[in-house]
Amino acid sequence: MTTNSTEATTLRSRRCGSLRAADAGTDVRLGGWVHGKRNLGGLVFLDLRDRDGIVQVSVDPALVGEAVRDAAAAVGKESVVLVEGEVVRRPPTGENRDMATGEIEVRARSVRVVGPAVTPAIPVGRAKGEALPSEEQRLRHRYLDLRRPELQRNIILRHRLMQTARRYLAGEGYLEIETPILTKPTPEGARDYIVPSRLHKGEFYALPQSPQLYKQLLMVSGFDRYFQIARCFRDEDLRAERQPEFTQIDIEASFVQQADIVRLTEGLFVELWREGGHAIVAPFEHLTYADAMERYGSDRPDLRYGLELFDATAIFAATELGIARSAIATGGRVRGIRVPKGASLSRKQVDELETLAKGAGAGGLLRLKREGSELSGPPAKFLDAGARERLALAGGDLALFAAGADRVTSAALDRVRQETARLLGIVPDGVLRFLWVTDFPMFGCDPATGALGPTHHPFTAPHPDDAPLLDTDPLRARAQAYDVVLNGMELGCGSIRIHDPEMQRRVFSHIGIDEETAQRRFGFLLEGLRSGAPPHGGIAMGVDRIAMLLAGAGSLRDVIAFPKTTTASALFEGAPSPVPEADLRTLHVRIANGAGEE
RNA sequence: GGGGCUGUAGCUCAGCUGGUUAGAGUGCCGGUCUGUCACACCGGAGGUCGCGGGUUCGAGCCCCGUCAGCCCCGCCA
Repeated sequence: MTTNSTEATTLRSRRCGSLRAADAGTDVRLGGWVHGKRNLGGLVFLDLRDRDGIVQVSVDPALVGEAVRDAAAAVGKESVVLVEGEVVRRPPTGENRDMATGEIEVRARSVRVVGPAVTPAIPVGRAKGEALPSEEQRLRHRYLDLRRPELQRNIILRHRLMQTARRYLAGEGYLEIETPILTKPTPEGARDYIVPSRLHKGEFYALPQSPQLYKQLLMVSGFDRYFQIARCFRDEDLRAERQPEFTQIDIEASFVQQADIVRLTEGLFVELWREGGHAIVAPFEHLTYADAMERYGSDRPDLRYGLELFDATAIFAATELGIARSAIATGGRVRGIRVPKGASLSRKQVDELETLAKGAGAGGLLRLKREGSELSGPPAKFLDAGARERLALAGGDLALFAAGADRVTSAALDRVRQETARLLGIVPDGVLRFLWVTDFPMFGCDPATGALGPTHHPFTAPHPDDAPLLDTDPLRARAQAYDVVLNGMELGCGSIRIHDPEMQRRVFSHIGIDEETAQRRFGFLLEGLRSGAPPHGGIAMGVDRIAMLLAGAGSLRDVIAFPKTTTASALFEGAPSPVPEADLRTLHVRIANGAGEE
């Protein structure tokens, strides 16, 4: 009997999927799920599946007797069976090169059905080319969907990534410390998930949106280097890349500057991507926020292709083009992208690009096309020879322009740039362009109210050079905040934190948090900062997104064992669900019925 | 909060301009078959056309509402 210490139990000696030609001649006991079955009348073949893979079991009545053969022939798909038998080489004509175990099979001596299964609601084993069941079915019958080899691979990869992160961070001297799940509600930022308190009538806990305050306090407490694979919760609407509960690798360290966190993160990414089968090289590229916005219109640009934005204000400034003139007169600019070979895009495609630009707030999208030496398009007649020269369009090129405030042109041209690259098919496969975006502004301005808000979060330290700007020109002040971006997707964000309580008060006051409010919401942090706080900073990285990228999955749901739907429901278990009236009373909670009671 | 797409057999889908008894593949059940691996072959069962209302002589198909899933905008410090 061959055994393997990480596979063997008292009931089985090996996993199905781990058997190879070298095991031929040995006796094994297997336990697995019936993935498929072929009944040839005399001989019966079972495909037996476990987390390692699938192996063929042959059930020959000459060896096991008619009764066992009949039982094997009658077993339903997805039933759990125990098989005892000998690993044998298949006859040469019977080998299956598509299977990792295809050189061998297990010749059964006994077959015992220990977990009979009703007919599965959705197929687990699919024929080549057979469509996946709908997302809804898959989520409703998640226990079956998770049996699919693809999802097993994803979930196992996720495990390996988390182990890699733990190993790397522990090796760097980081301590894994848990922080509370029942926390204080924070009116800042995203909506909290709220948990009513039984012992404190009318009071509530919140589930954490991040362990931010706790990890800062751990630095105050002297733990020096902290990490946690932390579950976080946000009661916001969902997207394909956003779940209401998600997992972050959360890191904080003392006596660090940005360069320390950058180095640590790059080291971690090298290890994670190696675990995922990719060799990547550190250090990563850097762009300041200002450069990223200027060149790509985005704070998380995809660098796998060009199509950079350029400032065309000077080209259009002297023209009679009304759109350009009015934008410039109101302090805006004309910005554009040159699209090499873009003249091949159809009018309809460019119209769709314009729709995207309008959706981002632009009034429209000006187009110029050069074919041969001929320049065509609505603005062409306004451009003199000098302007044409500066456009620097080659034959077959297209240029697209948006006019207005930078906020609008950036958003519009960012979308146009991404969609153009997709339409032209110039986004290369298999290229990993990691990027640090640094020097985010301290504050953003709510266009509706004009109020200042933190770009990152209110605990982010200002750039040392820009501290004086806080009081004179806060919108120009840069923060020591940084994002790590891959191919246009934000994978992590972090900052150096404020450790000076006086500075923290100043920043609070700029974003409209007065002394009393600050004390009420963040009093415990402020006290901590007054009690001897080291300079500190950190970062948080999205485990789900990283796992999705490395698994090549199309959705976060494919790397989360039990994900929620776009309305934050768990279809399998039926959450959320009502609570008995008596329980609500205990929690001092009453459901408002109808508008009158709201 | 808003927009788009989808919902027909266990599963994946087709269903024409509103017109007879709603079809296919697969799965399931029964039968034949000793080297298959999408086994093959023969036979069979299986439908609240998401739900509610309306228009019509007649609705899977048209209209209104509603629920669910997916995608997007807003939102996500």
